[in-house]
Amino acid sequence: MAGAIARSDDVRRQNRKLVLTAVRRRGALSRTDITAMTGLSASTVSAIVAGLVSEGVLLESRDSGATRRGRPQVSLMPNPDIAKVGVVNLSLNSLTVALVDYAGGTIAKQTAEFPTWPATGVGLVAEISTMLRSQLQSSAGSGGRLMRISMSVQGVTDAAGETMRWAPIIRERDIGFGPALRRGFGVPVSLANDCAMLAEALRWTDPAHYGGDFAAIMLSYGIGMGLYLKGQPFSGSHSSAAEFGHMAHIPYGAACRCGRRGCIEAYAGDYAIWRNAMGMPDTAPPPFNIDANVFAELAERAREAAGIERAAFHTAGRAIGFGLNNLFSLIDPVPIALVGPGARVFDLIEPEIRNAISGTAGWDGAQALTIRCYPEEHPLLLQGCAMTSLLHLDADVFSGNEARGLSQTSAA
Amino acid sequence: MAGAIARSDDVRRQNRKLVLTAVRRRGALSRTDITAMTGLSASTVSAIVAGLVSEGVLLESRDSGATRRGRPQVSLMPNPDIAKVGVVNLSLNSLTVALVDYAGGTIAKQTAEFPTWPATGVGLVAEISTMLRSQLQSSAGSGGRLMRISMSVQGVTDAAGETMRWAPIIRERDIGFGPALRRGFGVPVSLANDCAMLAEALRWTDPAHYGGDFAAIMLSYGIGMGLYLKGQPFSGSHSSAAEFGHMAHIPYGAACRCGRRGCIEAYAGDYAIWRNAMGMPDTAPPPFNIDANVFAELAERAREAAGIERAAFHTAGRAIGFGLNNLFSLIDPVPIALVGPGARVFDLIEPEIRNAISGTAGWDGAQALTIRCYPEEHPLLLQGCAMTSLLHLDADVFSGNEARGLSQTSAA
DNA sequence: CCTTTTATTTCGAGGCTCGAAAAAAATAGT
DNA sequence: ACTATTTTTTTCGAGCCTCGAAATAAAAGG
Repeated sequence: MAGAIARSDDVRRQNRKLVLTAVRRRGALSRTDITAMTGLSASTVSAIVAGLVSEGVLLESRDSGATRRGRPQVSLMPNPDIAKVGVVNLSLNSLTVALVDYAGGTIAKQTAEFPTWPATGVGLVAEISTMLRSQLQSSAGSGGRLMRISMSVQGVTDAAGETMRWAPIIRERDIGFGPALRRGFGVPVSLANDCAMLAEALRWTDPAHYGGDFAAIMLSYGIGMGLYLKGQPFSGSHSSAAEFGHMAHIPYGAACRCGRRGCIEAYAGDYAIWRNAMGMPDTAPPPFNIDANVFAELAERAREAAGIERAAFHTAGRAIGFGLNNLFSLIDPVPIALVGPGARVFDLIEPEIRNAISGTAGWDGAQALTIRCYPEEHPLLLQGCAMTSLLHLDADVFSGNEARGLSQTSAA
Repeated sequence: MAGAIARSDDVRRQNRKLVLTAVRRRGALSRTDITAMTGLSASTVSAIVAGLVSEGVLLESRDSGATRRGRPQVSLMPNPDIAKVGVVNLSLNSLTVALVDYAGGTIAKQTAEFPTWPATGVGLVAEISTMLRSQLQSSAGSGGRLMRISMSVQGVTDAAGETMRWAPIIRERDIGFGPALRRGFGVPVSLANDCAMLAEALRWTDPAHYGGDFAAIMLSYGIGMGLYLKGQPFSGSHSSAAEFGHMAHIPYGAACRCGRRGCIEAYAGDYAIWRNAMGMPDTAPPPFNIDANVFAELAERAREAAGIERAAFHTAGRAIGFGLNNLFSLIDPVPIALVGPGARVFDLIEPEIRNAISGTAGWDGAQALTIRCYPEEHPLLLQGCAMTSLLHLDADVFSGNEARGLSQTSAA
């Protein structure tokens, strides 16, 4: 109930973690800088850094350009060659695999395009393995073994980060990507919902704006959400949860691709907007895939003149607005990041979003709602995956006992 | 970003906390028991307990009835006379103040009944102060100074637990109960939403069922919710949040007491059920207070025969069901506790609740939904307040430095 | 009264952080 | 060229804390 007992080395673990995350955040830091940033004493920093350097986790570099008086600072940075992490993203009809070094540099990156709907778990794992193995082959010289794989999917995963329970982009269900890749590569694998990775990336790149609670909402083939609450990524007890797109907007309303009815996605997903813009009944079975050009044309017509297209986008905005309203009822208003193709039509949906929220404002008045848009989701996805893996290595592997003795790289 | 640095005494603090919460959970424990429960070594337990006993936090009692062989165990228990906490609950037309000792025993309890709607913050603080002061007077002999006050209100509080921002039961807004009582009594005060305290009480009394994530929903004058997620009480970044009753059920729907429209409460609150049962339009301004007898009669008629009353309860059930559906979309399905008067009509609303959930079940199938009912909310509310205060004393006061030197009570 | 059994305390050993002092490594000045 | 100054980093002892082993305490059994 109350947690674990504390020992003397837990203190060291925690402080090592502090040092490592400080160095990662700033890229390169001297011992003096670390002392200032962490609040640890100079002697403690000295001891901790000495350990990390002798283990090969950190690299010293005396950047000669000494101009000030006094003993020059020695820069410390993550040693790129101490470890590699694999990054995998599975989106609609697109599989990306990348290899990243411990310093965060991209070693290799490849994307394969193919229809994902008929793909099988076995086939996908094989494809991922082939791609990742070839990347490992070509970069074999640089040292640093693969220590972790982080994969994100456009779908619902279990809370343990092992299996993908359901995804709108694949027919097959319950695909155990985690165990399969772990068996294949012999390293820990974490599987996550793609929007959770979006949130990770945003928080890492813009901590000033996304340092507190916030929500990253992806508007594309489906509608997903990644949440950060109280400094922690949010997930359910059994699944990745945070299924913003499948909250009920209209009870027993439009047919959703998830099989239920009245979901937000059934009004605001790209297929829903298309369905409404074509004047089809909203009980019509959702079409599978909306071509990007078709969708762009829809937006163009909506911008040009009032009509059924514009109404469709307004309907979408209203659904999202009411969804945010419900979300805010539960977790308080938070900054919103809108990511993906939907961010490109933000001008068309924003008015109704704000309308739905302020039009129903109650005791707390119309909250100032900040929304930022990020049309390109892919770079964020990959960065999110890479960062979670690297931060995990920092916090749980190189801070703890696991690292002791597995690196004979360098010794003073 | 990554948190605070760890020092040697943080270890001791953490382990003291472990010992204290173990003792509180079981009421009385020997050093050997503590060793077994916490996993600490016997020597560490000995050292920690020695400190706690000499500070007067724990009390030794050799319960003579030694029947086994060997040196008898010495029982340790919280010393009731080391501290007192004040407990305050403000509900519709009812103010309860109680005094609880450090062992959890109720020293005094008083309830005042008066119309809360026209009451003022100043008046309420005065009333609370008078009641609490008289209780402190009469129990002056027992030693142990007041160390904390925990107050719960049927309304929205700020995240800091200082002020009540809005409540359906009082006209006045932004009442700073926290600062006012702190000034008056010179002790820390925590103000919380009443449903959060319900959740605390349920978790404490039934950890087997409520040890994981769960939601406590109160159905009475309003509809509120207390959430536990990942072993932590949930609250928003700015307010107590978790406003289940004010999620939108029907966009632009029935008039809610909060000023908005279409809220769940506007269909499932007692006033909404009454409004529907009387055949009034749901845009009619919500009546203020539904008499318990009137409501009971409504339920009776609904049970007797199909008709407008029964339909009203069904509507309420559907609103709650869709609300749960939305909640579960965000946080995964969790066990539900239904508390308060609404729990007495659970038979009338349950079918539609389950219908709304299973009827819209999508990819994850109809989840087994467990709902337990607790018609009496008041005992739970007071217990929740008392426990949060006591646990806070355990975890943050008597574990840490604050306690050192302030008690000269007993010394071996 | 001695033995057995169980509970608790005592006593180094080994970690960890910290402040103060020492050492290291550069520039500035003469 | 050489010393003084300045800044960074390391070294060293003090003070906590936990732990295992051994010692002590306090009962029942025989």
